[in-house]
Amino acid sequence: MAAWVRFVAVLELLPGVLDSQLRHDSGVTHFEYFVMAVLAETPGGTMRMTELAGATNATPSRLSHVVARLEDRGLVERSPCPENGRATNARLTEGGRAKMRAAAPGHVAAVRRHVVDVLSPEQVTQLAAISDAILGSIAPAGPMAEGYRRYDGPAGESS
Amino acid sequence: MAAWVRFVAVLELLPGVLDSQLRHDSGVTHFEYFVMAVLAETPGGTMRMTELAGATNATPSRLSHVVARLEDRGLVERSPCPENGRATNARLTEGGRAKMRAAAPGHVAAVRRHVVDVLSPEQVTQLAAISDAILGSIAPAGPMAEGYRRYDGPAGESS
DNA sequence: TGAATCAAGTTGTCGCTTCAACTTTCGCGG
DNA sequence: CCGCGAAAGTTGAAGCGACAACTTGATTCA
Repeated sequence: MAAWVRFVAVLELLPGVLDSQLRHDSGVTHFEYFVMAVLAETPGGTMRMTELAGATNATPSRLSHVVARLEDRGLVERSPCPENGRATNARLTEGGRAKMRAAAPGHVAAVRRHVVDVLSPEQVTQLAAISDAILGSIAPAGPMAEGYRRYDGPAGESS
Repeated sequence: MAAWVRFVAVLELLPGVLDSQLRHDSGVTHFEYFVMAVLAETPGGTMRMTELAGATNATPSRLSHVVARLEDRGLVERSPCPENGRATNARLTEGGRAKMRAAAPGHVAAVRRHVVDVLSPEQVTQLAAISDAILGSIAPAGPMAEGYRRYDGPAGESS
């Protein structure tokens, strides 16, 4: 139970710290950074909106808003998907890639300093396993796939 | 590094799940619940605003807004501190206590279902240690004390 | 083929958090 | 005793995410 209180504190404080660092250093939020990071790792830097939403654990609405803002700043471009008229492709622009190159070192350093470096190697492994277990109970289809859903009632099991 | 991605997913998804459950079930946010829970655990259900902000890992501004909303709903009362004219005491009302009694079981169940029950006892212990280590690097004065601060530069160590 | 249904995104509105500015009060030095 | 700075909170404006409603394109099935 004491463990829970401390974990809640981490849930409350860590996102703010990461956001502050990226905002100050590079003028992007952590979520914007994450979206661009996912795009940067795909061949061509292109991905469907829904797929991107799944990969970033975001609702379609949130992703749409964020990508619209990134597009206004010239970091991402949207274009209708040729194969599927209702789908949209998001592509990282060269400016977005440059932004990532500029922001990555500082962000990685912050993550190391605040998380990785204060944990032992075993603790990092433990954290991965713990995260997987929790994700299994709140994102049944997995974090890196579609099928995400929010809380939908007190009975998590099939009824 | 894969551990980090999964942990980020937890940071992103878990707060939303907890918020949804409490909102649906009891009409309060997770942070509002936490504020009232801290108040409920103090003798008299009373605490200074600054102290409460420290205990809930919130900025004074955030706490002020939240307590104002709770006061509008009759769950908390504010009164000027007699000993210190610039301080304010927040007190949990009987209605707030009733709200807590109604909300607690569902919330505890959700925490169990999504976190505690999917982890082994050792993992819970590990999570506590990991949380402590991370908190040590982002909240130097400790989670349950004042002295919280936000990110303030790339060099966390003394220079 | 054509109507109903579903999928993919977008948009608007509302509530919450942050940031900066402000008010009031306490403590202290001259 | 008076003024100055720090402490404690509050307030207002701006930004971001959630929710619901909506638009448009694909599917299915009779």
